[in-house]
Amino acid sequence: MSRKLTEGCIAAITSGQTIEKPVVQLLNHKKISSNNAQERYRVIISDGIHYNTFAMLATQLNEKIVSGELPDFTIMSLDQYISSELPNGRTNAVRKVLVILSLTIIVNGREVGEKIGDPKLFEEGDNSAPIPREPSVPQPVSNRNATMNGYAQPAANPAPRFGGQANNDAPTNIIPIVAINPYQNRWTIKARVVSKSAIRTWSNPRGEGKLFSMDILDESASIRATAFTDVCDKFHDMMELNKVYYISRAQVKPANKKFTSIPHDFELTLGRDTEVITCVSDDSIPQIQYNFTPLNALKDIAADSTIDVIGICQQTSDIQNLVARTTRRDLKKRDITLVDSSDASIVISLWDSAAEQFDGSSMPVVAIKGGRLTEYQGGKSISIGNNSTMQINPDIPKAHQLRGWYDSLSDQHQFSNISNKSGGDGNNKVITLKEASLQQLGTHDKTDYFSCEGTVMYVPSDRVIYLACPTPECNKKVVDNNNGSYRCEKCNQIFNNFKYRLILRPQIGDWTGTQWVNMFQDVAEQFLGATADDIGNSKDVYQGRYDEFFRKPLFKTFVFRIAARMDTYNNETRLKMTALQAKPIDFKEASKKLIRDIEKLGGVSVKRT
DNA sequence: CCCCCCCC
Repeated sequence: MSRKLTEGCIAAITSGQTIEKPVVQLLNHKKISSNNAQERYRVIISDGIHYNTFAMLATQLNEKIVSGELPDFTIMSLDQYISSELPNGRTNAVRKVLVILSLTIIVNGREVGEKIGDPKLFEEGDNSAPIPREPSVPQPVSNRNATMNGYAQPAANPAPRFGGQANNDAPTNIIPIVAINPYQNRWTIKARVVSKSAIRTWSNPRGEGKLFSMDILDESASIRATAFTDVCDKFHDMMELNKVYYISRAQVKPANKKFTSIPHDFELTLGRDTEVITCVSDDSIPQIQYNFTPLNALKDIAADSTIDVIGICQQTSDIQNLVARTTRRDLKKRDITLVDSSDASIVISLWDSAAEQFDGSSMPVVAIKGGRLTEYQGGKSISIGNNSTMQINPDIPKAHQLRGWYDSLSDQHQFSNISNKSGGDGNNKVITLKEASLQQLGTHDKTDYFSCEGTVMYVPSDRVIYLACPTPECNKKVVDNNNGSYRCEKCNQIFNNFKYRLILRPQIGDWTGTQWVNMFQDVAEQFLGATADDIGNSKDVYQGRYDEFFRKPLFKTFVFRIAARMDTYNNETRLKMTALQAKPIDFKEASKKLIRDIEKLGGVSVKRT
């Protein structure tokens, strides 16, 4: 590997020239600590002739220092950087800053092990530097503005790339968001809105008003932008999630890290003078960046974490009205249930306007960024607050993949509900039927899962087969028109055929009580050890063979995995339990457990035999 | 200039 540096590039860049990927050596780095600020690294770089003291790493490169990937003496090319002059407010002096946005390591510093050449401190007005020998195209720039290298310019903007006059139609002087600072005037950023809050009002001793805030990003960094009372409505109407805008003349102020996870030292306040122009050609600006966690992994993640998830909205509750306990504020809440291919389901709580606007009727893909993981009675769920973003059917590969997965799934597919303590997984906690009843499982407008151990008391042998819609994923009972045609209400279609499906409604019992449950095709087949064909399909109700099949499971001990939910049928609402699994278990083991359960109750003496 | 993020 060549250890040759681009001699003279520091002087050239500082004087405003654009040098393509200059090769420099890192001599030193230092963490800049300031209160409330994201950590940043100042670096000393050398081109072999000069070293400078005014280079900074963009925060996204911090990791290279932290991980030890970028030790001192490393030879690297600066693939993207921005050189700015920042007027110092107090002294009127001009301060130079070189922000390194991306770099490529050429030789690791541990291999180099020493300073190359004998570089001297670069000073303002030092013109002794030779013309760089690496190819470069010197470019005239305005002295007061930033120069950039390797930084994507707006495709729709053939206007002057750097400097130039302010012009509404062709925004100029585009700087990367990472370079935003309070000392620089006349900048424009080109940024995508990746999160947008609802309008919120506040009232405190210092006053009252309303505001909304957005997270916006370009390829260099993210930053938060807020609009207050007088311009709140205007910008809230104007700026749409996921669109790209040129933004200039916003106020820059220090970001309070207490309230945002965005790694930028500053944030923007949009005011009366702020100019926002919609950008049509926006391919260079990244989309919302998600870092999805599979739903089943959430049960092992600490409550209060901020997470991104994606799933199919399988269930949507009605809106609940409630009152916040501390603030007495009226709240509207809607719970939706997401499922994903990790075979888990989780409840997501939407609030107020998000709850009102949500339409889950088409079982859409829902992507959530910045959801807050909460824990309640041992289960995990996600709350969508003002700092969260929700996208419905986003046009991203993961969403299309999920859609395909879900649409080819059997409607008997089991998900473990991680929002419910007794959900967890296939080995979820076994409770008694009485406990299930005391916990009112299934009565809260969502599916509750639990397992219990018991025996089968009785299996009614009538209506064990029904005529189902022939559509592969629709198992709805069809209406027999008695003329060779069958109507499916769900598909709203008339067919000339149907398929037979098993449905059993056994009564199960344990030592605390009994319960009727439904068993559909797959579970029923497993349970009986027989198919609909074996039993004898008949369009006219079931005709017999009770002993052969239905006696088999009687009084054997099973572990039942059950979904309980409220169901309305013929205007009657009742608890409906569906057996999702009926697995025979060893009677002796079950008995021992039963004895332990009874002993736990206390006061009951059980004689062991 | 906000900075709460709720409930069972």
